[in-house]
Amino acid sequence: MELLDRTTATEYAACFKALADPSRVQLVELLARHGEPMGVGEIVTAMGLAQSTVSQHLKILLDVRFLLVERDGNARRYRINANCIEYFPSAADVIMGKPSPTSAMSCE
Amino acid sequence: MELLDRTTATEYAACFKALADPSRVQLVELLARHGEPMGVGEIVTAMGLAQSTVSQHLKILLDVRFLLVERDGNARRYRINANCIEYFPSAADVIMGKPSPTSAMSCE
DNA sequence: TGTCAACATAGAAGCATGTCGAAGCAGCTT
DNA sequence: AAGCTGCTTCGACATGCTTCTATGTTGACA
Repeated sequence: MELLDRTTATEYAACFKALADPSRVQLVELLARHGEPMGVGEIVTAMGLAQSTVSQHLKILLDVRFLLVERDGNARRYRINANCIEYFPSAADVIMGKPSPTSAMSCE
Repeated sequence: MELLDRTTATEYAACFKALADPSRVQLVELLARHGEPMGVGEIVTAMGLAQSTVSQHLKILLDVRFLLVERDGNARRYRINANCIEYFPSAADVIMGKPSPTSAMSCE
């Protein structure tokens, strides 16, 4: 019986790990419910964490493309990457051994 | 702007955390592709990890109900809990702020 | 140019996690 | 009863994660 190759497994794990912390779950849900992009300051006051901590979480979510950012002068606006969130179902499919290998994990 | 309450966020995070490790992703995918339940020994030889390590991962996946186990004499057969895997899409929905609060997270 | 505002990055403390070998605990089997 | 088999649990170690404070960096504005 063969295994899913380690590289692919690590990629998937990285995506799940991004949501494996309560603060990041709250952050993503906040951004989703808020609808429009938010600045870091807004998120900080909403979450009650230190600003550097929020920046750290944003970086993690950005690395797996769950979030997108755009610079507006000195400020930065973070928003949900809808494609990445919708990827979750297909990720579950792949882990379940179902086909749909295309476009899985490639959230742009 | 309010936040998703911490308890709920922690519950979701726990489920994602269960798949936040490459070995566990491989384990779940292996069990899914294999179809029928597997004993720990089989899984150990397939994965090339120490037996205690595999047991540890199985316990974690069992705690979040991604897997189910049945005793057959001295052996134990682990298998996928399809309900839990299919829960993933709805989890993503909740985080995205969509309705469907019912039955989310209650994988039996 | 100098200062402020908005973020990011670095460094550190404390806790959690992944992995292993060793030991413990059931059920069979003889 | 005694031993073997299949699996879990324990203790330990190294690594990684979350969070903080303190420091950098970058753009706007007087």
